[in-house]
Order: sequence, then structure tokens, then C-alpha cells
Amino acid sequence: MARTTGSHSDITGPRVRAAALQLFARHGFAAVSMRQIAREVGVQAGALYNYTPDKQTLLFELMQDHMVELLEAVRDTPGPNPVSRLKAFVRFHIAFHHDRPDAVFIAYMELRNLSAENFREIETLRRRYETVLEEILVAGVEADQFEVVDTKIATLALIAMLTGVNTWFRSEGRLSLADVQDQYWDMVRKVVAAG
Amino acid sequence: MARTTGSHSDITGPRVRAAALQLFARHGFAAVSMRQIAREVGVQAGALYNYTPDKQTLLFELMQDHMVELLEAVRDTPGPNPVSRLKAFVRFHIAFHHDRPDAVFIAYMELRNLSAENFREIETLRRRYETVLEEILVAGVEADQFEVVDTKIATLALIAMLTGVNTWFRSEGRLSLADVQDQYWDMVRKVVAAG
DNA sequence: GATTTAACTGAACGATCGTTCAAAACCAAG
DNA sequence: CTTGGTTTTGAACGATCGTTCAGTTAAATC
Repeated sequence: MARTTGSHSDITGPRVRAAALQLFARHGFAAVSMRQIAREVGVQAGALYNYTPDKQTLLFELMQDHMVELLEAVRDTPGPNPVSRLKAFVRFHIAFHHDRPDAVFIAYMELRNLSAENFREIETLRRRYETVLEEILVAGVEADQFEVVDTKIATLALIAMLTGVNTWFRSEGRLSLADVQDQYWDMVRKVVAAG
Repeated sequence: MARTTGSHSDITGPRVRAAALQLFARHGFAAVSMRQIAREVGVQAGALYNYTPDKQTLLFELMQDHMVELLEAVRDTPGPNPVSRLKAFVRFHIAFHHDRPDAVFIAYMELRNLSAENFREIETLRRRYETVLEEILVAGVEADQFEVVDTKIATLALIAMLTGVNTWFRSEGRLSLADVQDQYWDMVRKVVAAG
């Protein structure tokens, strides 16, 4: 055996994924060539195939990694009651998505470039994330703390609203991330409020 | 002179735009070739250049047409007071976007494929549409009918929420479009409500 | 029926695409 | 230093890309 430590693959591999993430987000999956990714990494195009069987799988794994990370992270937002859990969810969603604009962008925009089965897998993960929010809403309704006509619709509406932050918020602007979290929590709170 | 009436260009032209709209929405701008569009129309690729100077302009004009149509249509949603104007806006936005899923999709997803100046032009139109909503919110706040901390943020949040309908609503589902309009109006109403 | 011109074809242009692979380079262990 | 395996190169594959254009087709006018 040779080259187990000191191998480059554990350096080049992450760099390939990082370059692909950034380029896919910036220009779109179909508009980015393997040669562009390779150039960004400082390697020839052929070398990329040590790290992915093909271009589509590279995209899929970026999306999958993002969704899995999202699902694992959302588990760390508990709370004693539906109100505090909802508040934690809102703050978490905004912060997590703000930290990963490229991955978020890709996960929402490049679904159509996935094969049918890869698409199903990502959709399953997304559905699971939505369920986290919906269960909070259901618990709140059952505890008479929320008033929501249709928890499924409210879930989708709230997630769309929260994810929208990524399209305009820049940390150099007039508002801090905490300001944004506060204001969105205020709006979410009112949506689910009684009356 | 010959061939002014009876000309095919006023038939083929719209068909080119329709095919491009559908294909761009389905597969993405970069993933669609001029030959695919031509095949859909039933013509050779070279003939497309009677109707557009290049592929990018074809995309731009689809987006521009959509945004201009949107801005013209939103003018027809007046009301005697901020509450009814907001309600009309919500119902309008959902219905208009539901009728044009492909154009909406493209206008939101293909911005990065525009040249810098084409991008600016589309962004200006979008900003103008957002202003329609924001002015309703401002009027409502000034009339003490709404309570909104930051009308700019609320505008973006509400539009993101409303546009999100397109990602999941199908008219064959359990809900009618009117149901969806009612429920979203309920949520929007609560977001801007006092208390 | 001759003329005029819009509409379209079909082939071609150079460029670039995703992917493959033999050969070279490289590095760590023996 | 040799060996053995990992990693990368560099060239090549056929396919397809956006765009151009000389030439053909077809329809409306005279």
C-alpha cells in the first residue's frame, strides 16, 4: 500500500464540490462546464471523474448534502411549547439559509436538472423539512395557541416567505440579520395568531 | 410589393415565443438549444433568426413581455380603501401567476442568464411591481388600518409568500383557486393587522 | 404569368460539450 | 532505490452548440 495519508483526494474532493457549488449557483448547472469547474480547482477536466461519476451526480450530491445538513440542523431547535418552537424555527431557517446562499439557490433552482429518481429523493428530504414546521403548527392548533385554517398551506406559505429573505438580504445593508429575524418572527406570529 | 398579408411571420413568430417559453421553463434557458425550439415549431434552426437576433434576446423579450403584462394588469385592481386594495392585489397576484406558470418560472429563474443591461431592465420592472404593493401597505399604515413595522420587508415577504403558490398549487388538487385565494388573503390580512 | 420579396432550408462555421483512457507523475511504504 | 498504488495529465471521442448565409420556395401584387 502507498499514498493513504498525504493523498490529494481528500483535498481535491472538497475543492471540486466547493467550485461546483459556487459556479452552479452563479451561472446555473447547464451553463457550467466540467472544464470550468476543473479550471477553478486548478486541475484538468478528466481529474474531476475521480470525484464524481458524472456531472449530474455531482449536482445531486451537492443538493443531497445540503438537505441532509438542513434536516440535521433543524433538530437542534426545540422548545417547551409551540410558540417558542415556531420562533426558534423561524430564526433557524433565516440564519441557516443566510449562511449557505449558494446551496439554497441550487436546491431550489436546479431540481429540473435531476434525473427522475434523484428528484424524488431530494423532494422526499424537502417534504421532511416541511413536516417539521407543519408539526409545530399542528401542535399549536391543538393546544389552542394557533389559529390556522389549513396547516399544509400555512407551512408552504411560511417557508416561501422565509426563504425569500435570501433573494434580497445582504448583511452590508441597513438591517442586521437579527433585525430581519425579529421582523419575520413578528409576521409569522401574526399569521398563526388567533383572531 | 408582395407578401404583406398572408405572411407567415405573424404565425411563426408567436409560435417561436410559445415554444421557447415552454422549453425554457421546463428545462432551463441554457439547457435548451435553438434546434429544439425550431423542432417544436416545425422549422429549421436558421429560421428562428427571422424572429430574434439571438437566443439571449429571445429570453429577454419573454421576460420583458411578462413583466409589462403584469404591470398593466395590476392597474386594474383598484379599491376604495387600503384593505380592499390589498385584498384585490392578493387575489390578482395569485390568479395572474397561476395563469402563466411558465412565464413566472422564467422571470424568476433565468435572471442570471441576462446581460447586465437586460437584467437591470427586468429588475426595474419588478421593482415597479413591488412598489404597487408597498404603496398599498403605506397607505394602510397612514390610515391606521395596518400595522407594519417595515413596509419594504413586508412587501418582499408577502410577494414571496404569494408567488410560492405556483410551486405547489395544481387545479386538479383538493383545493380550488378560490380556496387558495381566500386562505392567502386570510394570512396576508393577519400579517398587516394591528395587534 | 412575370415580378417581387418574405420565409425558410440545408449546409456549413468554429467552438465547446461530457466523458474516456493510456500514459505519466507522484508519493509513501518496504 | 524499488515497488505499488493514487492522482493527474493530455489528447482524443463523437456530439452538439449558436449563428451565418447562399440558395430555394411560395405567396401576393402588377
